Amino acid sequence: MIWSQSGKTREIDLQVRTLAHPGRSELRLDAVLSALSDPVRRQIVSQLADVPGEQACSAFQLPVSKSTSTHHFRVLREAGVIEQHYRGTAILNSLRAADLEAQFPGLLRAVLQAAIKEASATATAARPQAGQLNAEV
Amino acid sequence: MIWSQSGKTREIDLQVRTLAHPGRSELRLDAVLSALSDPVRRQIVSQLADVPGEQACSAFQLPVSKSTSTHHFRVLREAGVIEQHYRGTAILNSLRAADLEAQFPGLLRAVLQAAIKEASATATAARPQAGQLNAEV
DNA sequence: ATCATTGTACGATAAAACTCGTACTACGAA
DNA sequence: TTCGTAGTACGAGTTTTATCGTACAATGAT
Repeated sequence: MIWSQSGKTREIDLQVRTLAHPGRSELRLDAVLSALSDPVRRQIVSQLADVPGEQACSAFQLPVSKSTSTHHFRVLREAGVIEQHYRGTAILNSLRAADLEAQFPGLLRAVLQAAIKEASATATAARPQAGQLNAEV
Repeated sequence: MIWSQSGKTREIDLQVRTLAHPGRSELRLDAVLSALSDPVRRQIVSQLADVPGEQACSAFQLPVSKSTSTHHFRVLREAGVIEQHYRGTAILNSLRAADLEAQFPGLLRAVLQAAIKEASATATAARPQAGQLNAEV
């Protein structure tokens, strides 16, 4: 199918850009654990668990460059930890909590809780109290 | 202290060889997850969970060389996942299930169950039924 | 049309991880 | 004392990973 626009013909590169995701049954423990062993990626996952709703990549204050962020989001997506889809120029991210729970029961919750614990242990006496695990697992 | 033996004096290199372990409160999520993301190491951990009692390194049929095995056991020990101590020329290994449970509740169990699930999914129709998680967590 | 915003693609680099073989140490047994 | 067993130390090779900067593409707003 060809779309004519202002005198020039264009292929349907107008179609929505899609991103590949592994199916629920294709999740690999190897990939998931590797994905979760990086602190930057755990920060992403923790924020996705804490804040309800989808969040754009730009909503994350990561301690790395933009291209490195892209890399980490891709690793999470290809491992099946997060779901990504375009909305305009932005990409909305969400946790695949249900899929993870189906394949690896208790894993995500355990990691999230452990991350909270370490975070509060590291930032000792910074704030009174915080982080109660808000994930909809 | 000097020990005299058959005419020659020797320093107390006779003292039991010790291996360094992180304390319970020193366990790092980063290190634990990294340790558990390698399939060879998960095989070790799974066997330690399945078989009761301590097991020597030589009791494991790993798909790597002897020196590589040493490497993997050390990674697990330094991450605090296993405890190792000498007994004669052998090293006895055991899971630090209680310490892991104290620091990262539910994590070890979730990983072990996930490993069992993947193993049975991979070796489909090999044996009728097996692997019910025998860890004393 | 032009422009700003979001994020990717593509190298490049540096560090970490997994692997091995060989030589070695420590211990127990013969 | 000699020997075999269990595991380590060390150096090296290969692969993966994390990181960055720059150039680019896609979209929505002006």
